[in-house]
Amino acid sequence: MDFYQEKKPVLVALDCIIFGFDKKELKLLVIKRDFEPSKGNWSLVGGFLQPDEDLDISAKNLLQHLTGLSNIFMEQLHCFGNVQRDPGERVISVAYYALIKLEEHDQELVESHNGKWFTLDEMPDLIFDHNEMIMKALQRLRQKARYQPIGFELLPDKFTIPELQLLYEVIHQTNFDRRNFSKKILSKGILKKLNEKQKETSKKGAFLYKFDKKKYEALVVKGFNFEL
Amino acid sequence: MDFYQEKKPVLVALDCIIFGFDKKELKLLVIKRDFEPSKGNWSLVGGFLQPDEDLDISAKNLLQHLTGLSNIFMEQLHCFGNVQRDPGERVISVAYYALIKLEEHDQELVESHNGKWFTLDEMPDLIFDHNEMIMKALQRLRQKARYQPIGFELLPDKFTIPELQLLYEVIHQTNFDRRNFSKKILSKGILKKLNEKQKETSKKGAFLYKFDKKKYEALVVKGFNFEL
DNA sequence: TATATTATGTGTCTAAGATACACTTAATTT
DNA sequence: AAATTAAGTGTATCTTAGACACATAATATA
Repeated sequence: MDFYQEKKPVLVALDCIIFGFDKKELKLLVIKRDFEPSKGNWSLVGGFLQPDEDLDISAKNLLQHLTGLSNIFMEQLHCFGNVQRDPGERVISVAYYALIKLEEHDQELVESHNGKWFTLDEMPDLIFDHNEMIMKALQRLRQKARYQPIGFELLPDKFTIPELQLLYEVIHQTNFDRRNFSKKILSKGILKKLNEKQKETSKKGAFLYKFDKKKYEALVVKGFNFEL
Repeated sequence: MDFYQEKKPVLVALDCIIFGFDKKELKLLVIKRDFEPSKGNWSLVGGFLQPDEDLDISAKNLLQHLTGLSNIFMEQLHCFGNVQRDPGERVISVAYYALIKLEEHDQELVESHNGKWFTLDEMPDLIFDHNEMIMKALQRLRQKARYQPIGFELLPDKFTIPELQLLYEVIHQTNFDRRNFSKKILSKGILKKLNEKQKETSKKGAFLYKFDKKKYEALVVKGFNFEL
């Protein structure tokens, strides 16, 4: 059964770019690396592919291990494979990015792993090609947010239209007209209006909405394309 | 220097989905596999990552080896990593897709490697998860063609508007109105009209154009977005 | 108690772009 | 000389994006 006898295996790492939104800014989770090489430096959450684990499963496990979350939006980003990317030895890394709802994750667990959330501005230098990974993930997030309703993955289950708008403004680094934004997003017919109001941010309070995933998926089948 | 001593390396394969356009249909290049397992079955062009080669370089070399082409559009598609995807042993595969100009590639070289071009309809069953890879590459091509001028990678340097339209119709499996299509594509200002006519397909003949890459890139810098 | 303040919610007008559609032109075939 | 075929171009209409203004709910302030 040794079909590929003469081929040389290499180490396969997994790295994960984890996005969160704290109602004001986009944040990324990084950790202080606790093993050599580059021990003590900031790094993406990472690990190694186990020979008996599917790649995607391995990535999910990695994330669950750090945040306590399962069932989150997670997608493969890119496989980084330059020869010298890891000074330790030849390691290629398959990077994933995840969008999580900040209020649902296990803060203590994160802290116990020396994890910390940074905004892009505050982000320290990371090891190896991890800065590059973040840049690529950001591009992907921006691109993807334009034609798929992934913004909701970063918000609580219940959110207001102004909150949603702010998120998209932060992602795309721009400003939208309030009236046009709500008109557009509501016209898609993929939001369920609730009878509750969120009163934390304004005197008047804003109505809460939920993303109607089933309705969205039904529309997609009919050829609907989300586009912001 | 043995930092990752306890980690287990795995084999990393490379597979390439190669698209071509023969003035009528979209085609894909596959080969008859000449080694076990699954020897004699149809497969994507593939190989193994060499420990001393960058991943991207390795993929380019693979393609050049088979088609004789360098300097072609090639992008990483996805890393496929299910445990049982290769019955031989644990092998993860980084898939790339390439868009090539059919008339420029080395036909004899391809044939000497048992390569053959198939349309999607005629495509035989491929080994392992290669069918899945093709499906994913197709999705990517369709998605990408919508907002980036990659169609030109599949056409000769000189092409006519009707040819370009047909290509996009084939990619998107739809029909466009001739007048609206040419109006739209010409309005982008990224095509150079030549003083020659292509007379093979019609009595009247159609003017030849070239994709003006420099102009396109200059426009991109100014915030221009190609969108079909 | 009345008024000011602040963010939310909604309606309209305009301009630009997408789409539908018809005639002319160049060159070959009959 | 007439018919055929694909190419090239113009216009009218409809939809959508974008700019913009006023009304509303609830608290804060005078």
